[in-house]
Amino acid sequence: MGSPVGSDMVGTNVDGGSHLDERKAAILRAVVTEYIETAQPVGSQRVAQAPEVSVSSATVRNDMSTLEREGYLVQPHTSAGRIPTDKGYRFFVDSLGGPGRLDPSQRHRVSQFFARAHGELEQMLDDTSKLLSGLTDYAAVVVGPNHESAAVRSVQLVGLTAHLGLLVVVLSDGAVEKRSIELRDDVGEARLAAATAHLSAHLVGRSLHERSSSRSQPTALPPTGDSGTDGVVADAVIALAGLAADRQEEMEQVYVGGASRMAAAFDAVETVRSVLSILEQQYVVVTLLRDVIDRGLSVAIGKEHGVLPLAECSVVVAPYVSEGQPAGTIGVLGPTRMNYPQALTAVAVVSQRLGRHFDDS
Amino acid sequence: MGSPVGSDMVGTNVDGGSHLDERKAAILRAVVTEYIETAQPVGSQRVAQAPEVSVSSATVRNDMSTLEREGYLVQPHTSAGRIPTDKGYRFFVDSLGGPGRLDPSQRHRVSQFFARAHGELEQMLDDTSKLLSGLTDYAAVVVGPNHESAAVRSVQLVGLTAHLGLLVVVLSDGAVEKRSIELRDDVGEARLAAATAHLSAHLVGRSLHERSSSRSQPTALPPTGDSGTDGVVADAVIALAGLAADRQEEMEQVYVGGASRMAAAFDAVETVRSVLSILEQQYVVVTLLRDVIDRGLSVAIGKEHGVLPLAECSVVVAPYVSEGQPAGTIGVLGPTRMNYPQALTAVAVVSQRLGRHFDDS
DNA sequence: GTTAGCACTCGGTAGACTCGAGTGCCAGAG
DNA sequence: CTCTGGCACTCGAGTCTACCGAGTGCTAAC
Repeated sequence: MGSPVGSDMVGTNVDGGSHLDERKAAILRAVVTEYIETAQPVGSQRVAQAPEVSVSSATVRNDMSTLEREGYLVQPHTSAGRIPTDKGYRFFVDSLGGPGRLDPSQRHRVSQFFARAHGELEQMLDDTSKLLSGLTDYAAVVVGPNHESAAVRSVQLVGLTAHLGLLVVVLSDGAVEKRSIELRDDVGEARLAAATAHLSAHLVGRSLHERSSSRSQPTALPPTGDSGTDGVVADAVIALAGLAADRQEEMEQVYVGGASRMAAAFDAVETVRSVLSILEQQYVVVTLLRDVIDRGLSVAIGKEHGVLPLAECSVVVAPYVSEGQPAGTIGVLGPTRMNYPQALTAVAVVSQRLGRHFDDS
Repeated sequence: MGSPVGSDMVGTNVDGGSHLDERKAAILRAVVTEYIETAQPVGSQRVAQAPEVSVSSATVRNDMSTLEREGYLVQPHTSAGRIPTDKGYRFFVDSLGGPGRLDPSQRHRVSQFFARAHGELEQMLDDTSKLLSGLTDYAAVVVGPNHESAAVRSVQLVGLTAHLGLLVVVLSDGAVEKRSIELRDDVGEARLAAATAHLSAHLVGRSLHERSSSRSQPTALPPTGDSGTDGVVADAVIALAGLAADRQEEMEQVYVGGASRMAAAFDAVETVRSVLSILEQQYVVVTLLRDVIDRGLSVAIGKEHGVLPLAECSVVVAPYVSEGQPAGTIGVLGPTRMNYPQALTAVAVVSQRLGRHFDDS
């Protein structure tokens, strides 16, 4: 609540203009706050009435004019109030100390959620995205934990039909992966069992990853002495390699909750459509989140992230940490004029609780 | 293309008014067709120009007036053209003989899709929903196959940590279900193995369903002689029962594709929001589809289905059949003024191909 | 440096008017 | 009895004008 700029999170600074004196900063903050609430351009009079600004509207006008020249505000048209630019929001966000406290009822809601949390991983993550969306009233995304180092706990080949088998792998993080395999005519239950035993002997306890250094030519296992069994084993090893690769890419499953709330955030139906369409492209969403995290930000505002159709959106993200390591990411997607303080705290609280939840289970 | 009403698919007929003479039927069809295309109220002049109507606009006016009195059309306001009511659409849909042929490029697209279809069930179904959405430009839903009678092919207990185990069940339809189980201190690898063996001996080959007649008190297995093992087995049996129940409810996972396209279908942003919000509630969607199917319909128009927020939407559904039995459902959700002929054929073709795909694999 | 005062701008709203697509009805032709 | 051409009428949508008022920028005084 004191220093003008948090120097650790400086985003886009076109010029040296990020040094605002305290009064201008207060005025800017007031404009942003007001605009977030009303979605209407805010004028000097309104700002002058704000408790943290104790100067006349004329002075505010002068300062707002300066703020506009420096790129923090824009006027939709002459003789209208002013609206924050991305840069204005950025200053606002940076000047928030950090996530605040959740209000009691929401706090309770989160506690309830994690107390009752049940079911398997996927369900849990999906529900979490809905929780976060409900807390913020924006769309929420949750990226699943990527236990890269997960060890194989069990490998099993199961026959489904005469020509179709299923390779089932259980990993130490509780994930179960499967892959169907074509079986040749000469493979019966006996050979499946033999292959299962052979695979188990060589793979259990090791990381799925270390077996798949090269996908096209996975390391073969030593022969069993029975060529029919060896054939199945070889197929299984190939499937395993593919599985490992898929897991790397696709394991980063993203769960999107409350996408419909984006419709309430914009009034141009075309904007809604394009935003929703982006949210349907899991790959884009994951990339976006990773990008933001990689750049060390916790908020990406408007055009700061590269995704053009989301130019009118901001993203608030946080990694969640399980067993001391960053495991996945959660985030909130809303309009640029979103309620940043609330979103920041909601994301912070949920990410923390989520990590703890995984550690406890 | 000849008889006025397909008597097999009669929907809501308020009164005996479903007997339209051929000319009125042609006029009604023309109005619907035109309105589907332009989304504008259509006037008598336009209809009179349609090739299948060869009378003057005055005559058309008289007939349209009658059609309005009988509830097939409405005027948004005096001195505007007319718009079909739900009843009007119903007549139109019923008077279509049945699904037509897909245009060649779409046909090709479908073939490509199923030729390249790969990956596991979930991915496949999700992709199918995207395909169907792409074909029709509306939102598409796919409900997964419910192999109620699926037999257990493999049961396995795997230890994850000292106190956490995972029950993994492979079913004959290729589904893999899992459930975590708490382990007591005295359970080690040996007892897990023993329990796995015991469970396998009693459950493999049977249906998951037949073991779960009463969820609260599942049938216990005979004792093994070791009380520690018996404890684990009992826990596993309980987990199995829960799993079977969940599978009944939740197995009917629904995959929604192209929800964003609903935004293009309406221009009231509030409508979009409420429709999307419904689509996010899987349970409602599944119920809706089942309802429509159960009533023997393949199209539900506007208020015909009970879901109020979808009053401006229609649903086109078709079950898909695998191994001679209805396995699941696919459907398209669009605005009431959707392109029914196209949607009907797309749904018919995809459902057929999907069933065949499962049979082949 | 701050403030009060003032002329000016311009988006939004309301009312008047026009235009034209579309209707309903009637009288006459087939 | 059915169909059609003609005609008066309706009313939404678009255009134009006037006006209001929130908000600005500037200047002069404190």
